[in-house]
Amino acid sequence: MPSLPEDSPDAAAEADGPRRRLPPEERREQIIDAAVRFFADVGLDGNTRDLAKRLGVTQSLIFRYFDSKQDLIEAVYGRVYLDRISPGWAALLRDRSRPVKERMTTFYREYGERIFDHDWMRIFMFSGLAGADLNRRYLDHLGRTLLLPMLDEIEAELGFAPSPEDLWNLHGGIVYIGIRKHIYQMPVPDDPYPGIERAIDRFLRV
Amino acid sequence: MPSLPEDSPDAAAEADGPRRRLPPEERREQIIDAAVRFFADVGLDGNTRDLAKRLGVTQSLIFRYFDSKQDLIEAVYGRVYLDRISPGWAALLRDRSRPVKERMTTFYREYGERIFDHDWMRIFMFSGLAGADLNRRYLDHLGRTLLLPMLDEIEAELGFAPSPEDLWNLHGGIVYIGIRKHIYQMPVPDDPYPGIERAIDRFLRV
DNA sequence: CCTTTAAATGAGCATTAGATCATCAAGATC
DNA sequence: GATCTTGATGATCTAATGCTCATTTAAAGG
Repeated sequence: MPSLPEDSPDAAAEADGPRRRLPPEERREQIIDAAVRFFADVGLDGNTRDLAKRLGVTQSLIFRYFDSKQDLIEAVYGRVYLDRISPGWAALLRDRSRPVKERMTTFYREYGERIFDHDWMRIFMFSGLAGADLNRRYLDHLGRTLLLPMLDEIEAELGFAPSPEDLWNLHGGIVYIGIRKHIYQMPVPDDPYPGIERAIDRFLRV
Repeated sequence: MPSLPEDSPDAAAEADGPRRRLPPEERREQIIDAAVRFFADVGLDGNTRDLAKRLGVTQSLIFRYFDSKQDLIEAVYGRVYLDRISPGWAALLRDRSRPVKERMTTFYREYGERIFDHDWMRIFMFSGLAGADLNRRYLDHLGRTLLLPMLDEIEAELGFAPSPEDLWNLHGGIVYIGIRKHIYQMPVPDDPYPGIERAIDRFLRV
């Protein structure tokens, strides 16, 4: 499939024809989308002029929609953290009609599909390094609503109880795949899920 | 033990008495030391004026010892990456007079002592996010000189061969302890080694 | 087609940050 | 104690960056 004609000159910025007026809500969303991508690439210190260039608008326009850069970053956090944890997972993990191993495998497959994502991984890391307590709140929530239940279910079905720390170890080993790929840009398997299943297997083996 | 009298006024900057002349080599080292700490705290975008303030010297002095900020960062990388991997570990892991499990436990105890470190963890992450290929080179080296031998040894002694990906999973679970602590500032056990041993245990169980 | 409104622009202000350099003075040498 | 070397300072230059605002103009309403 040949590249479309109109993106020939300078792929980065959208074709900068005459100035386009968008409904405020739409423009705002567009800016946030671009900002997520942009800050994920260059870090939260990335400057607003470069972001504007990517968007194909002027830098001052950004400040029409956000009071300050910090305000924009807050919106980026909102977008990126939004719905990262599916409300169905807690129920899935407690569904005793299925073996725990299967539940955990399903969970980590779905979880992986949400977090093995360039923008998420990097913004999560940037915001963690910046000291944002969103990270702590997120991981706290994850621990309370997903890992602790997992613990209970393992004990109920398999008769042994790993420590929370053990579960964090399993979890960390899985998340580390995304870190290697998106933070360190190391090669990782195209399909990480067989490896993840083996890790869960080892974890549940008595 | 009561605090010493001379650090009373403003603990951050060293007592700024009259200007002190240091031998160049000593001053250079002092700047690198402070820079490691400083950049680990605030990120590689931290500015040289704040760094100078911490050191208790003028900003321009930094540029007497380093051609550019990038040059200083390079020196910081050098300091931080230097000797992070002990040359003895490859031999330790291949020492067939001891059980692999014991070798791996010893290795990860010593490795943990070197990498569960605030400055290392954070600078490694900052440089990874910045795209420095030091991270890739470091992890490549780690994989080739330590993880692959581990694989061989496990196969030789226990008769089964995990995939490299499985070993990265073990490794990641361990490293994640440091990430939780130093990047996300989450609580982790004071003594992580029992948990690490259990992880190695699970990994080697047939 | 004309009017109106508000989305978008572009010039520019205030600060900050990397880098430079003439000048000062600590401390070694004689 | 006078001299000299060079480590350290402070003022400053330039470019970059967050943010503002008067002006322009796309597009909706009549």
